[in-house]
Amino acid sequence: MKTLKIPEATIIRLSVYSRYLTQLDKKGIVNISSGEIAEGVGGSPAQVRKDLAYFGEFGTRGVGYNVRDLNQHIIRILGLNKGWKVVIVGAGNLGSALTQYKGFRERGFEVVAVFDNDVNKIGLTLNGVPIFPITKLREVVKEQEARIGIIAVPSKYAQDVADHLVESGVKAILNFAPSVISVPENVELRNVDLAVNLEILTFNLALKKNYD
Amino acid sequence: MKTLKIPEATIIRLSVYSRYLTQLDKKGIVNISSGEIAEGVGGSPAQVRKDLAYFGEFGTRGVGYNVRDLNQHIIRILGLNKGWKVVIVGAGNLGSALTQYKGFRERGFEVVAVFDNDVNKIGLTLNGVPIFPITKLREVVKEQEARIGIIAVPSKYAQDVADHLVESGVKAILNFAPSVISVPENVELRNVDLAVNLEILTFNLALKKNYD
DNA sequence: GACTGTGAAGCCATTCACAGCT
DNA sequence: AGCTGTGAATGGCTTCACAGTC
Repeated sequence: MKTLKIPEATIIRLSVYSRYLTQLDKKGIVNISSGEIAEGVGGSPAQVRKDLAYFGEFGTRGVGYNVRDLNQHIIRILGLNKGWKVVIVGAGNLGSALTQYKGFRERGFEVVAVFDNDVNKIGLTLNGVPIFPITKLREVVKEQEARIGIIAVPSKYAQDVADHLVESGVKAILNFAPSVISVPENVELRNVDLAVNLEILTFNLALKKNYD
Repeated sequence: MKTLKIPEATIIRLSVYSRYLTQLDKKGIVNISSGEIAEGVGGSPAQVRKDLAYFGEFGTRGVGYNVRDLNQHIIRILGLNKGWKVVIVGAGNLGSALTQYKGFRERGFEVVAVFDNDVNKIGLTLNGVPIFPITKLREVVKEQEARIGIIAVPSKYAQDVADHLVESGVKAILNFAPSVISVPENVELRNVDLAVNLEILTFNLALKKNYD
C-alpha cells in the first residue's frame, strides 16, 4: 500500500462502488466478492481489487468483503464522513435544481445557502435553503463554515464568482459554467460541462454512423 | 492520420477548444497558435497539436491555425453540424433545468420535448418545450426524429426509462440518475453523476488535509 | 475450492524533441 | 525565425496470472 498518486478514475469508481454497496446493505446483503461488485457496476474483478488495494486490505481471502464494512471504509476514504457544507451561487434553473437535488444529501452533503443578485429571489427559500444576496457570501461561508462552493451562473460571471468563493474561504469549487476558470493552487476545482457530455455522445454517433 | 481509437480525453478537449475558438471568433481574432490555445484552456501545446493530428492537418507551419476554420473542423468532427434533437425524461427540478439550459442550444442541440407522468405537469410547457405523458415517448421520438435522450428521473426508474428510450429509437442516452443502467451495444450511454463530482473534491480535500 | 492481494506485463495517453514547411 | 506535425520516449492505468490465505 502506497499513498501518493491514486488515479482519479479509481476515485470515481470507489464512489460508484460505495453507492452500490449502500444499495446492497439496504437489501440486507452481508458479503460480496470483487466479481459480484464488478458485475453490479460494470467493471472487472481485478480492477475492483486494485482500486481497493491502494488504501488497504479490506477483504478476506476465500470469502470476499463484508458489505457494510467495506462501504464504511470507502466512505471514510472519500472523506464523506465529515458532513460537508455546500453553498451554491446562482439561483437560476440549474442552481435551484442543484439546491434541491436529493442525491447530494444522500451522500452526506448539506446545501446551506444559495446566492443570487436578483432582488425578487432574495429572502425566499428553496426547499428550506435560504437565498441570500451575493454580498453576503463571505459572511455566510464563514458563519456556516462551508468548504465547498458550486458555481451555477452564466459563463461570463463564473471567474468573478470563483474569486469571491475563494476569498470567502471555500476550499473546493464545482463549476457548472462552461468556461475555463482559474483558482489558487490550494483550492480544488472541478468542472462539469453539461454540453460536453452531449458532444461526446454525438462524436461517437457520428463516428459509428449508427444514427438514423 | 489514423482513425480508430481516439482517446475520450481528446474528445473532451476538442469540445473545450471549440468553445474557446468560438469566443475568439466573436472577438474577431483570426489566427492562433497551439501555444495560445493551450494557454486559453489550460493545457500544453503538444497536447493540442496531438489532439488535432488525430483528424488531419489543420494548421500552417510557421503560422498557426485559422480560428474560424479550425472551429468548423472541430464542430464537424464532433458531429455538431447535424442539428441534434433531444428529448428529456423527467420534468422535476433537474429535468426542468436541463430543458431550459441555454448551453445546449448554443452548441447545436434542440430539446424538443419533455416527458413526465405527473398529470399536473402534462400539457404545460417549459420555455416553449411541451411536456408530454411518458406514454407518448415513442410517438414523439419517431415524429421528431430525436436521436438523443436525457434521463432525469429518480434512480429506481432509470433503467425502465432507458429501456423505453431505446425501444423508441433513441441512439444515445445521457443519464443523470445515480445508478448503473444497461443498454444495447448499439446505443451510446454516458453517465453524469453529480454527487460523484463532489466526492472527488472531498477526497482531494481529505487527502491534502487543506480544509479548515 | 474460492477469492483476495499484488508484482509483472501489456496497453494507452501524454510529453519530448526535432524534422519539415512557410 | 516560427510554428506545425509526428515518431520516439516516457509515464500511468489496466489486465493478467498466480501466490497467499481462509
